[in-house]
Amino acid sequence: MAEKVTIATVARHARVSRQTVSNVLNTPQIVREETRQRVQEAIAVLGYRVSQAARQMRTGRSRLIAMRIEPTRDGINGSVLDRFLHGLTETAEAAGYRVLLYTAGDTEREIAAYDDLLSAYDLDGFVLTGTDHGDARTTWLAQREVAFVAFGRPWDDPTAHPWVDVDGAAGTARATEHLLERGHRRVGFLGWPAGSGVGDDRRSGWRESLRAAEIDPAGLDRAVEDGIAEGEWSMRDLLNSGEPPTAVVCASDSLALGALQAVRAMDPAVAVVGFDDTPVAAAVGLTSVSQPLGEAAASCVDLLTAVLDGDQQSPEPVLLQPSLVLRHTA
Amino acid sequence: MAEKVTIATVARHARVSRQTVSNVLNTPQIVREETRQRVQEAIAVLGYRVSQAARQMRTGRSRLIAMRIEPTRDGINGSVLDRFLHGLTETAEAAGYRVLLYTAGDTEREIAAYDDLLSAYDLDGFVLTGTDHGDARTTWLAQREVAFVAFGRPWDDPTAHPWVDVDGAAGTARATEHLLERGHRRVGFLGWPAGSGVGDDRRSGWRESLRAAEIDPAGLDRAVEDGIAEGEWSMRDLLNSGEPPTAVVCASDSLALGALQAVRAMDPAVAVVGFDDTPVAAAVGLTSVSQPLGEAAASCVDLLTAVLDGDQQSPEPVLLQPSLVLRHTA
DNA sequence: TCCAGAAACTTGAACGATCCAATCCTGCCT
DNA sequence: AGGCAGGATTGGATCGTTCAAGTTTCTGGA
Repeated sequence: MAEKVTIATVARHARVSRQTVSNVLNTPQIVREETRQRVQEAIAVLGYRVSQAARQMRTGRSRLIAMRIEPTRDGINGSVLDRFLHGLTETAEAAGYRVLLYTAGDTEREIAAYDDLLSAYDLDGFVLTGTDHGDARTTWLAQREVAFVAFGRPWDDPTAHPWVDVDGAAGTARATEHLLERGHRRVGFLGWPAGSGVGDDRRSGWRESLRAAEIDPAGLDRAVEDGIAEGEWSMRDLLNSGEPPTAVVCASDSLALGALQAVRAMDPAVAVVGFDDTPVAAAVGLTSVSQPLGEAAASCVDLLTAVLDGDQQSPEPVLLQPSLVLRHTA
Repeated sequence: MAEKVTIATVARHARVSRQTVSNVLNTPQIVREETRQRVQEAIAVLGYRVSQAARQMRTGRSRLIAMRIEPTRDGINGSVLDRFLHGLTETAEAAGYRVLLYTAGDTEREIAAYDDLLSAYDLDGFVLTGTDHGDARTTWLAQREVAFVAFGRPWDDPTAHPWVDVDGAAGTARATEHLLERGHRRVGFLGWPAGSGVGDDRRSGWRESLRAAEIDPAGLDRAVEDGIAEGEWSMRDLLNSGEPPTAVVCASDSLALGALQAVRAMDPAVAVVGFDDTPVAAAVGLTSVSQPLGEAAASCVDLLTAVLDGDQQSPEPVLLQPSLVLRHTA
């Protein structure tokens, strides 16, 4: 077994000092071309890799970013974050960063996890997902001047921190307009109770589209917790109401799936559109609003590296447009 | 902002030396109880966390394990590894390890990634997924004496390295027996082409169960690549054959989903069982074989920590039993 | 030819924890 | 009372890198 290759080994091999090797790696422009090449060659020949631990100790930076992974819940909505994670890992790798995972039961423990990750692993930055009104996490991180990007808007103040998000209102608007174009007039909406940023945003897209078409949205929507069962019974309720809708836009694929079951049992002509374009939607032929998750992840890496490289303290937020994937149900 | 808390800060605060603090952390049994408490208190008061970078530099261990994350493919089968990853992160955290992600296009690049992760981040161990015959990765890792566990058997030699797996044959056997008990005789099988360890294993469970019931499996199975479309046309083919099956066991939920479409179009009475119990199966009411993924992940962490702590070079492999989740389709 | 000034390169110190070897206690025995 | 064994504690060296400051080499102009 060959002994460990350090910067000193490379230096000896290329007949220069440690610092010159370090310069070749970090500030190549100040090294003479000829020397640079000799060092690069030695690095290649010896198979040298910079020790992150040693570098980290001196610079305090680890080239590691962290993302929280949620306990396996639903399985339907969970897939959204999983797909985002895949994209994040790939893009981060291309930018020279690795992704470290952590779990946390609640916000308090999540903050404890930050503390741990920062002091033990010298984490460079965090990618938060699913921000909400008055998010304690962002406040904590901002106070300590820790770099982070949120996938999800700061609903209270758009300039609070760097963020990337998908325009949910535009998504439901697109879905609603599509249904209006198909001749539907009474387009319903199945969403979550008021108070969540994401939920309110998605509902507003539907509401405004109806208003623009001079249709009164009153009585056409329901607010329930997320879930297939909830989707089913609230859709049944909607279909049993005085003026039942002929189509419905849902805030999630779970709700849409439930709605679909109600529709199949009561009135198969009613159109259904879901949100998130999960694998389940693809499998059952559900028309759904698709978020550009890969792009969102890439933008997150972009913003985070911008902050980390000190280019800018608060880079421009990114708001991406979703698209409507047409299948059988609408 | 308070200055950084190091082991020296703690030592000063507890009026002991750095070494004593280190002993409290690493070999508490050699420190007098009273002293130990004083040090622990100082650690708590100051909010001290050991710097992994510094520790790693001296000891060469990082308390980091890595798992590969695949590019987003199917969405149906991808969810299996995602669920496994969730479990892995949680259990690893409980054992004091963190999970680092990496991607790799092919086996060659995966090995390059090992090299990089090992020398740059001093990774402690790897969790491999989806092993196959003559896996180049396991050979490479074993040669360099890198700790690793595979989620998936080494199909050539069961003692080649530590592994955790789910008994696929037992899963398909259970599904087949269930169908036989329900009165089915001609139970078909939709699987992958011969040559993959997992695929052959799952097929064998079905075949042996039929043989045990003195039914000739000949002509009752098909071998196709994984996918919904493939499942559909091969099921159609099976239903059009001389003696069509009255029930079918599939090697994956994708195949089962395709089969279900064929069945609905041609003969709704035919029962279908999938494999993996993905969210899609749950959503469409597909009976499916469920792998205990959380348990599998926990076992992986157990085996890996056993190797890392030097307890044993090659701990006993773990073979877990899947269960059948009954829904509408069978 | 000589020297200023820039460019290129080298040397010493530091990051924070752990390991090693040496020293200090404490209690106990002679 | 003195000596000694044993465990608890201490200081110094070390891991591999980067920063800060120092030294050499090169370049060009008077």
